[in-house]
Amino acid sequence: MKGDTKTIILDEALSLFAVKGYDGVTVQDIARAVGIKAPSLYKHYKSKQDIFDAILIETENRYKKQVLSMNMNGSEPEKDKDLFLGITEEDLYEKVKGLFLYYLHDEYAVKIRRMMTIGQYQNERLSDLYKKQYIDDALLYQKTLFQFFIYSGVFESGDPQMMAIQFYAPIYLLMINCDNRSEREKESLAFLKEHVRQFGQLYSNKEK
Amino acid sequence: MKGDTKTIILDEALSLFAVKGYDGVTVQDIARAVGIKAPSLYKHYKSKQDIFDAILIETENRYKKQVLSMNMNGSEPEKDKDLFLGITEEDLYEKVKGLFLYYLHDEYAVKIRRMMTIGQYQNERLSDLYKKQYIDDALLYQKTLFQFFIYSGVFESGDPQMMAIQFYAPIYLLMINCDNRSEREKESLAFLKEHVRQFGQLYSNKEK
DNA sequence: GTCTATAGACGGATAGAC
DNA sequence: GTCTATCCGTCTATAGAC
Repeated sequence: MKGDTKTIILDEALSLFAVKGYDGVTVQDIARAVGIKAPSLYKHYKSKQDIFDAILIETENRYKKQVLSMNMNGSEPEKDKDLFLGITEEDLYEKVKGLFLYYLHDEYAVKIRRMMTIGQYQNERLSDLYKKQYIDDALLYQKTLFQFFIYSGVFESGDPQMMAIQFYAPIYLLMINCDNRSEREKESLAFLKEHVRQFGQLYSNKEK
Repeated sequence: MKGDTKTIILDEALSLFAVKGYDGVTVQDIARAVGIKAPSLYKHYKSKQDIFDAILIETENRYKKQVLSMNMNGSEPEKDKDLFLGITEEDLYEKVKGLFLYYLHDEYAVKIRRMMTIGQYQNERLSDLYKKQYIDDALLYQKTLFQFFIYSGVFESGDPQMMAIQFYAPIYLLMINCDNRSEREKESLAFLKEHVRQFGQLYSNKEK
């Protein structure tokens, strides 16, 4: 049921906002992308701002669902612990690579990230959402995993928060590096692989 | 000679573009910030676009100068090698902290970074400049330093490109973390310090 | 629920007085 | 080099026919 005009408007508006920002997009631009005339938009949303707000609400709902499905609610990622416990270095890289490519290529994820990026200094909600998603929650998730790895003896002891920063930051930087520059992707994936390898070697418990 | 209207216009325009983006700022906004009426702007610049272009040219010139002054022209940072050669961990942290706080607090640097950030998907020049400054050149500089550290025996051998990524990425992430959220600064500086310490310990040559 | 027509505000930019 | 007055295009949004 995603083919209705009301949803198409949100999709096309997001595509435009993600490149040109709220002020750079006119309701006529949105209407043209949808294939209708501008006044027709107002049968679905009461204003341009209303379209923007609907995108934000949709984004927040999607993210909440994603967080719930990952059991990433600040407590423990019970499910994912099992996924990671007996993992090899190669498997870990494949997981990280999957997430990396998801954030670089998933249409919706890319557009939302770009819209948050370019609107963050105007709109506090965008700023908060970006930092929650790409910094706070990302670090919290990995910190919790590393805590568990240390507790379970897979990793040597260490500060799980520092480990999260040092593991995640290069992934984030390489993602920014490839954003809008897909020719960097191959090289970045090689760095990513080497990074995961080195991290595993550095912290894996050798006395096991 | 920075008090003339022509320069003030650029300063005020930059302040506005850095928050609201090109399309979010009107020539009246700029004029109001300068303290004149909008039509008077046109005695100094022939269009709004012309103001924006002048900011970009100024930015590019400043950056070129900075690169030259750092001898960061892709060859070797001859000057900085001496600065870093006999350095202690504490000194290295102070240097990194200085740069970190510069990029977070220097008025011009912050505004330019934000303008590049929010304009990057509309304007290829902004995108290129951002990635050159905050990714490519930053990594190149550190890679070159680490190469020299390895060559001179201060560091154990390793891949200097990987070392640059792993050293710089957490600094970059922590900076993004503190951007527009100064309450995170104290904590981030503590992470930064620990990061520099761990990095030094990991790579410093123990057989010296 | 789409359209045309249009209102009403505001945008960038120019003319011309001082 | 600043101002006021103003042009003209575009913008968001509404009215009303179909």
